[in-house]
Amino acid sequence: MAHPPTVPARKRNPRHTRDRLARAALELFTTRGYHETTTPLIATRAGVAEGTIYRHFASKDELLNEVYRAGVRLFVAALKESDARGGCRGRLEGVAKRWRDIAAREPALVRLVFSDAFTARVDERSRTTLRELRAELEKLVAAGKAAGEIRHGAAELHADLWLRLIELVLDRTARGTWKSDDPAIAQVIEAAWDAIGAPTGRTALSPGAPRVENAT
Amino acid sequence: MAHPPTVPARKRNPRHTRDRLARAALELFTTRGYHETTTPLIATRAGVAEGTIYRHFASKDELLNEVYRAGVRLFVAALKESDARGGCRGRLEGVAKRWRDIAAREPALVRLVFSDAFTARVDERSRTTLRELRAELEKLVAAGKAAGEIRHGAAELHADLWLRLIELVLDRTARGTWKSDDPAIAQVIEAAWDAIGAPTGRTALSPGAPRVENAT
Amino acid sequence: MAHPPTVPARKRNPRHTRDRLARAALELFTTRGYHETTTPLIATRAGVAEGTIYRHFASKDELLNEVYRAGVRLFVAALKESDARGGCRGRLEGVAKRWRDIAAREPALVRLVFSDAFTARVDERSRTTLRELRAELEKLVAAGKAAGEIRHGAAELHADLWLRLIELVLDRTARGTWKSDDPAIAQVIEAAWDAIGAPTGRTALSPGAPRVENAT
Amino acid sequence: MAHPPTVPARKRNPRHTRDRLARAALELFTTRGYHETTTPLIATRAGVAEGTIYRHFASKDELLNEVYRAGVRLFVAALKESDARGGCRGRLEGVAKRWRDIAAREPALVRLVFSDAFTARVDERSRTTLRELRAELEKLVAAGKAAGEIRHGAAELHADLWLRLIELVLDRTARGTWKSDDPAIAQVIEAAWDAIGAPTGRTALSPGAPRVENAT
DNA sequence: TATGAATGAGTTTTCATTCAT
DNA sequence: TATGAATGAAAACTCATTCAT
Repeated sequence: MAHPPTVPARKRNPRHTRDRLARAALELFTTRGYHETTTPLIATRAGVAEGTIYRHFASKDELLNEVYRAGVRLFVAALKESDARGGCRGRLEGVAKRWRDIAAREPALVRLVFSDAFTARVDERSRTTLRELRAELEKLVAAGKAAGEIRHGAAELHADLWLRLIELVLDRTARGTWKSDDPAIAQVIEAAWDAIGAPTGRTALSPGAPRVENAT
Repeated sequence: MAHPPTVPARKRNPRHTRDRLARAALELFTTRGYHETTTPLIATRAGVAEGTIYRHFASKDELLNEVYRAGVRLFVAALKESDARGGCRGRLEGVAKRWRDIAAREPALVRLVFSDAFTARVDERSRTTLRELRAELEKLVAAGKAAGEIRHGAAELHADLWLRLIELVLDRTARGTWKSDDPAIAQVIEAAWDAIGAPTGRTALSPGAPRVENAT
Repeated sequence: MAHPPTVPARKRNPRHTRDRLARAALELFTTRGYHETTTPLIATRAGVAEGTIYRHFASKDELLNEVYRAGVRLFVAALKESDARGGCRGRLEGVAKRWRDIAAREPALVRLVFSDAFTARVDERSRTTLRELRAELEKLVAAGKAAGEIRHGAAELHADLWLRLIELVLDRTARGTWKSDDPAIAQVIEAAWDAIGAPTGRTALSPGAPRVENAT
Repeated sequence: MAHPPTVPARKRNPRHTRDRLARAALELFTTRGYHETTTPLIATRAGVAEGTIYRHFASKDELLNEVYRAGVRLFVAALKESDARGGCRGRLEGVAKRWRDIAAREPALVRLVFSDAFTARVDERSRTTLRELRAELEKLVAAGKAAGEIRHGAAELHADLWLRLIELVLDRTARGTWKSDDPAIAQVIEAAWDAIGAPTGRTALSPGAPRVENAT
């Protein structure tokens, strides 16, 4: 699935080779697992010789980490792009949708970045990069909390809860189970907010009103 | 030509040895991962010779699967014990607490049963056992939905959402981050309910009506 | 965690290495037996590392089979070369001599191809190749039978009988007990014919006459 | 095939246990090969525990050798029983028939005693026992030669030739391909004689006459 | 005498990594 | 920069043998 376009042959752009290797590795790691992905397999899928891997990556492990960090950075970037205007809820929703778009475009990335299997395998530097993702999200949630939009409790915890539910959206999108406009997506995004949002409108007797506009 | 053992037999223990092996394997698999857990390592931890593993388990893979299924069964049992009386919310809360107790007692089981890394590695039979867990949970949620306690949307989705958040409790408990009486636990359990409970049901006695308009 | 080779690559040789492995294996299999021939032993004899075996043969078993089939093919080729002119007796004698030459050149091949130990171990494909040898020989005998040179009875049986006696020639030649010109060879070849040739044909038209004096 | 009669249980006659082990081993060695026959397998087939093997035989290797020698002795006995009266031809024929009877009764013995695989595996003592078989046969042939019945050439060679052909009878009988009265048996016995007998009767113009009655 | 759990050396096989070309 | 044959440590697994019971 998703083999990069086959290039005629010979005298390849070196950058190109590196990319082909990274893509092949990403695809294989996330479908077969790290150990089940052998270096001969990566090389074959990338259309290069086994030894060529080591011209571009110090080791198989380093290859995983580079692909991993690149993946995390993509999600972080989407997170940072989040429009500073708008309430916490709106911003989170925006993030969720951007992420969902990434998941639709690069399903393998979701399996790589949001899988405990890889998070556990990855080196300290990669873990730091991942922590950045978490930190950025917590910042967003903390701001919402300061604004009274988030319920009481640690911002980190709320970030965790929200993330766990949004991961469901990413997973189903990556798997192709849910298309971009599947109503379940909005449902989960709403549920994620319900799990962390301040109970204002909900405790009152007029439950849904302010949120109707939010729907979709 | 042959290879007589340098050191002969040693102990005596029928079920004991098997248990030691299972425990050692569980611990190692969940802390180091499947491939990083070598058979010599398991044997050493269990205090037996490497070959002894194979008197009790057909293969390393089978060892994983047996430990895995035993773990799943424990969670399923706790789920089935759930008091049939009481509303869906109460029953889910009961399940969450029983699971948290298991997590406190056997932290490794959480890492084994609720980790995609192992769920992906495990054989068909084990997967069937896991499906039972999911089915049981969905049954509970579906009943709640029929009673109007759960918001609209597929029961499976709600089961998923709830489970994802409760997994956070299990994870933190297994890690020892949260003790049994940590207030965060109740907070997450509440958040999990907020993510799937019918909105009105929480404020009033009349459950779902006003939220119909919310749909999509 | 991984296991980088302590000592790196070494030589350069495409077909050469494969041949060395095949020869070493042939020699060892036929002198020590299949199980007594370990892969480290084969590698050492071939002057390569153990892992190198698996770059050229899928498994130890496959190595045996490839060597085996190559051996059988050599004997089949000699059989097919058999001059179509001349009576059955002459042709059989020609085959026996060609085979004896092979046995002199490659003694190990005799032990490999004409040994029930290997015939039993070998895979279906190899067995088919061996059946070709038998079929070819039977064809030759059947032709002789049609020409009235072979005594009554199934051609397959006669082929079997002849082969069993010729195997003695091959075995003694392979062992070095009999040199190429040892009179025993002609004696066995004659005996083999006597065991299957039509009784009258020998008294008639000269062929047998000079041999009368040979008696005792 | 041919499992010895199942004995109820408990407190077995020790001699009996030893026999059961020997029989199980014989059967397994000859059908699966030495290495493919594991000690647990032998024990299971004999209906005893693994350790029990070592109460009766020093090692697996010793077990093989004891079974082997017992087998050889059986054939030697049949050879020695050979009626001293009668010509060499008659005596050889008698031996062949006695052996054929053994082959019919104990097919596994043929595969054990007349297989190069086992002959190569067996220890020096067993080889000596086998040499006795050969020596006895050579004695018989040498006597025939002295009487002018056997053609010129070394008696050992003639013994070898005759044996090789008779092995075919034993093999086919052991396999069940030929029943005791199969005409092929007489045919092979005749062929075996033709391969070594002095060419007297055959050079004459009256080839088959006296031998017709021999046929069966 | 019989048992069978335990042993560990030894087996085949894998695979990330190197380096001469 | 690219190649791919070669490497060898380490993996999972086997099995003849021992000995406490």
